[in-house]
Amino acid sequence: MPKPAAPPVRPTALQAESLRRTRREHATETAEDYVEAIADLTASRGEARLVDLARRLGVTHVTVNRTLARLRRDGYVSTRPYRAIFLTEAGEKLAASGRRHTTVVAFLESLGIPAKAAALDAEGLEHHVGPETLAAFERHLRKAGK
Amino acid sequence: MPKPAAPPVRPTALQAESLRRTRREHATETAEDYVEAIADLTASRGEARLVDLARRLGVTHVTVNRTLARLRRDGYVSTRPYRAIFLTEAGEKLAASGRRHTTVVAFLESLGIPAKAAALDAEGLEHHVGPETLAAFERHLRKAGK
DNA sequence: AACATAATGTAGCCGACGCTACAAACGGCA
DNA sequence: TGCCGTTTGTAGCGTCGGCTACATTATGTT
Ligand SMILES: [Mn+2]
Ligand SMILES: [Mn+2]
Ligand SMILES: [Mn+2]
Ligand SMILES: [Mn+2]
Repeated sequence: MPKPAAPPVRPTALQAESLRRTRREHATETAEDYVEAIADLTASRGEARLVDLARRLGVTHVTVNRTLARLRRDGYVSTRPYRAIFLTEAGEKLAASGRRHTTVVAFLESLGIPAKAAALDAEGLEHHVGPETLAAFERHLRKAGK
Repeated sequence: MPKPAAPPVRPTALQAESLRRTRREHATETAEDYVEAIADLTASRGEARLVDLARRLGVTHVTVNRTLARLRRDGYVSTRPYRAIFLTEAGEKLAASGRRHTTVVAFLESLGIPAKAAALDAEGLEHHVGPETLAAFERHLRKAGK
């Protein structure tokens, strides 16, 4: 007998759009994690040094250096040789999106997920949470008593 | 006065581990999306052709071809020149992880997120949902009536 | 001041995953 | 059978983001 010719599970165009968006998000993901770490280090230690970043990000100091060059090129950080790293205006602004990170962690924990699993998952999830989803998470958190 | 020396917001080692895991997940992400698309196309159209994949994935046919070479190398698909693409055992198994995709979409929609936003976000989120989180999503879905 | 260690920089390598431009094979139809 | 549009293949390019190995600069201790 001939093929049943069922409709595709997901509309082609929408899936293509979704995947394109995901790839775009991955492109800015590194920048977000870096500025977040720099902001955190600056707040806690007074300055963000290369080695601290490497430790936090789980990469070598070489990778950090090359990535910082890209971040400098894109206007997120200002660096001088052998000095601490500072965020620019744009960098500060991008770092503020780290509030998303906090929200995601809190939301996962509110679902009964253990803290460690929540922390692990949040690091990847945060970059794919759109505005509607973020709003829904916050709504759920308010409803679930703080 | 000297620095307050507040503790870092997140423990260094845990953040490094989280980021490492996220990078690992990104490495398998492409493979997952491809085998999922191949399985879907095979089910709906009877066969998965290169051009269909390119359309679905939002990339050129060249990118698909190069990626398929990698998937073949890694044992997920079997291809012959100018023929349709088939999943291997391993490919089928990996495609089954597409159940995660469905769950994520359903979970997001159960939070009141509009279908389109849910579909867009899910494509990226799915790859960072660990077992505990997936279980929590399913739990929430059961609780929220089907 | 000298030295040793830590921090930072640089050269050069790799793989993944995008792309354009062009070439070859396939398939349907005049 | 021959032709033409579609599909598939390939050559060559670029960016990102990892790495090792080695060079240089800061820094702290004797
Ligand atoms: Mn992250
Ligand atoms: Mn991701
Ligand atoms: Mn998917
Ligand atoms: Mn996906």
